Amino acid sequence: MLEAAGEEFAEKGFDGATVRVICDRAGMNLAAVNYHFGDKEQLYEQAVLHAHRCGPGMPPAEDANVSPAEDLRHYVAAFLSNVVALQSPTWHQTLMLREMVNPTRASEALVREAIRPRFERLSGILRRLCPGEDDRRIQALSFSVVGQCLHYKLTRSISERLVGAEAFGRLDPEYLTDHITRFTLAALGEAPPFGSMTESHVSRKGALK
Amino acid sequence: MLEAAGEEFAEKGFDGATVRVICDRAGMNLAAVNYHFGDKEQLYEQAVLHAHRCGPGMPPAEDANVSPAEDLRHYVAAFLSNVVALQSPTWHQTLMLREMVNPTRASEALVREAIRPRFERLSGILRRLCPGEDDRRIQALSFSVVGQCLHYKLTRSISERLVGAEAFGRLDPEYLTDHITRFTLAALGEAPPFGSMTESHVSRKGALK
DNA sequence: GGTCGTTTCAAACAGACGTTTCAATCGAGT
DNA sequence: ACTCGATTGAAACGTCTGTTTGAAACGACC
Repeated sequence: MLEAAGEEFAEKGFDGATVRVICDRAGMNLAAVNYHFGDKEQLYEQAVLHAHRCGPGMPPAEDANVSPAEDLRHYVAAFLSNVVALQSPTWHQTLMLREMVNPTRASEALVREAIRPRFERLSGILRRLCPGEDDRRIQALSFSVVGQCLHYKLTRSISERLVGAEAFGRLDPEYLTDHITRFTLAALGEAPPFGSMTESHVSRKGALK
Repeated sequence: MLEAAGEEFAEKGFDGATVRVICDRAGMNLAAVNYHFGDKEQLYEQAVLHAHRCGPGMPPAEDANVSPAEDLRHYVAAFLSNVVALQSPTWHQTLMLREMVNPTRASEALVREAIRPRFERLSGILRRLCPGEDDRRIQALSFSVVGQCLHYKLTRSISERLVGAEAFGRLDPEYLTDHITRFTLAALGEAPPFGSMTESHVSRKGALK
């Protein structure tokens, strides 16, 4: 039942999905949804929570002896494949992404149990990479990483039209993992920057402004 | 008429908005929409195009003698205030953002006339900053910049809940402009990286992997 | 002033939707 | 075997939607 509802809500959204089609998919009667869940909105909430429970969990933490840089690379790779899932997203991932852009009452539990743990692990990695920075900076850095990853999913249709389907297809998960990781590490001074063959380039140019 | 439709579509979305309240807002009769535009979908398309025409245009190109780094800073500042518009978005900006996430037939014109020009200006700036990189890298770099900016808008509700309203409010446009510009320039080797007080830090650490 | 194409108006239509109703069915407890 | 609460079933209800209708009002032109 929740499976059928989740798939339908993920495909069509809350407004687009109808309780009739959901019940047909589940082989249930129309009245079952109101009997078991009350109304359509509560069914949606339960479907979102079900998507979180049955969806891909967070990969276990790395050993403490791997470098923060490697840690970040693994985080980005896992985020791109488990949350963004550009290639073949499951309905769990699609539905949770929908809830991120258009939050409902289910978003509170989703933030608490799925989003915040991921976010704090990322913040922890960045804190290890930038020991001196304050909380505001760590938050902004975390959003910079997550924003880069989510962008390919949230604006996929437009981005694909923007650069062409072939060029967009060449931005495959492996390349993006490399790119986002290196982009971030370079911004943090842990990898050689783009656009320069030598690191002396860094000190030759002045700081911004 | 298009004004009323645009405001309503921006607030409620295509499905949420009804032709009745649009006509009420515009002081028009219900049949006017079908007489002038054919149906609701074509009205929406015209409203999106109207939003693009009357919305904030792209600021003029910088002089050729300002540095690419300054150019990037102006681009990010303009993008955050004209496209993202975290503080007080007009319905034009909201409607075009909706069209980015949920594209309709109007998206083709929107990409051609509004999005691609902005994107190519950004690509041009990044190309000047990274003379050696190929097209794929420039595209990924452009998406990294745009993704950082749009993230605060597209996942605003969730991000606000994630870090708390006060902390989210501290990420004001000035701070974000600074952060995203510096983050990007540091990744490109044009600004000192985060997490290190001295530039020698860069060469002390090894490259990734 | 009359005429004709254009625009406005109130009303209604047809369909889809979430929800409700109430009788039928089931299943465990005694 | 009976009973009673829980569940399922088909049908209908009420509402809201986009769309259509046909008459009325308007405005320029001869």
